[in-house]
Amino acid sequence: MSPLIQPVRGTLDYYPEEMALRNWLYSKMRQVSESFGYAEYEGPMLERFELYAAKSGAELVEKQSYVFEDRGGERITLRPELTPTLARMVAARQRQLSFPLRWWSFGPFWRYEKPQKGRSREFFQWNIDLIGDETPEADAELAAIAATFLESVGLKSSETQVLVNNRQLMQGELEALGIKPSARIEVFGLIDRRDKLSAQAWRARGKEIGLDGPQLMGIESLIENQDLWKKSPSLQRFFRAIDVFGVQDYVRFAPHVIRGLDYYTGTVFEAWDTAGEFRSIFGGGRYDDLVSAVGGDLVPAVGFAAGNVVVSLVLQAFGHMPDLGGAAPIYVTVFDQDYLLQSLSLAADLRRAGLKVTSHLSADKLQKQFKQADRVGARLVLVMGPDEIKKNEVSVKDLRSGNQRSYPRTELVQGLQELLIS
RNA sequence: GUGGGUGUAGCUCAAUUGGCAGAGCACCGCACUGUGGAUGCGGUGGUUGCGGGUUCAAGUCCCGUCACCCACCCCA
Repeated sequence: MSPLIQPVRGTLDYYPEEMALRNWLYSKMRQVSESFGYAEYEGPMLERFELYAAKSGAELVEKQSYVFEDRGGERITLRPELTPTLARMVAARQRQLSFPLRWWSFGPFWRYEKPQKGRSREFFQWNIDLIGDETPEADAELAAIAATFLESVGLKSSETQVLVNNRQLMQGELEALGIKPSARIEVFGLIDRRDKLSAQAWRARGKEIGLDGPQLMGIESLIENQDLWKKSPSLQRFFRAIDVFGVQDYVRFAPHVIRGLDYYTGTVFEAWDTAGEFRSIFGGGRYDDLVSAVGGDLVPAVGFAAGNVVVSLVLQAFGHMPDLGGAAPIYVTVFDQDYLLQSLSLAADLRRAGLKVTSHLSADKLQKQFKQADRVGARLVLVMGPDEIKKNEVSVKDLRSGNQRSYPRTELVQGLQELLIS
């Protein structure tokens, strides 16, 4: 045997169990997206390097992207995020699209990072955006979608929360502290790091980027001020809308949330588990300049992205993993070699009637066949032996209850359907 | 990219100061020739991640390498 070839570092294999979970999440994302009137789209997974140079964070472009030269000499990037692609697609058809656009997508992304729990180099992300509406109610709709998704996968508001802030509010407050707008990116970075550094290390970092003592104190009191949102007319409207959307339990103001990406211009939000044990589940916000940055007219936009890996970890941690029976519920045994073709034919008939059926393919001992049926998660096992053939019947055993009875062939499909819904 | 931890059967893990590589679960078979889960008995399964070094002797010590995990960085 030759040695196993290693998978590419940071990639994940989706065995059927994991694939079932990924598809389940995809179906929940679809359900929630569509319930708010969003349409699915997809972009290419390869983009020109320059697309990201326009607006993504420097770290993301320079250090975390897979970049290579194709055979024609173009610099190509494996997409590390979707938003620039979305901005490009919108800019390219700006005159023929009718705004606002409500679009969503789920697909693979790549970032060349050091893999850790909840962070792989190849990952899947749900992206959902509302383009062409600048109102706080649009921001609230996206936060409500995030909250509705958390609820729909079984996460409670005591377990996960959508934390919201507004960069314009924060920038105004920083200016009031005498902090220059040019220091904004670095100061936002400092705020973003409040929970990660010790108080001393945090202040030292603040001094490094040129803040004085009173300014640091001012920032500290800002990010502890849970009522700060009341100073922002935009956030006032936002939270009024959140209330009427009925998701107020899931959404709250959090002045320390600021986000790392540079292109956010207004409202920003993240979803976290309340204990703060995991990474953020989603992140997003308003990005009013992005479409113009890739060559379109100025269009306001708001959206967020959620990775599949962290959501899965959080679901597992809170015991909300769905029960995803992957296999067919019906298993047709082969009594002996003489009945093989009749058994296969029986299974084919049942499939034509719309049932999901696994055929055993050889005349193993019935004991073994039942055992396999049980192991693959089948509910009903069908046996067609000499006794049944004589009476033109099929025996059906329900593995859950252990009950068994025979059905005439003509009544079998209906009998199975009834058993399956019981 | 920086710092640290771990790597033994398919899975979870043992193995004393360096001294014969083991257990549970899983799998296969039998008890059980028309019926799964339970029980009993038996069995398969390993180049101890990979490569080198020290030693009479290495799972154990040393060096390198790969992978995973943790903390930074950054973020989904």
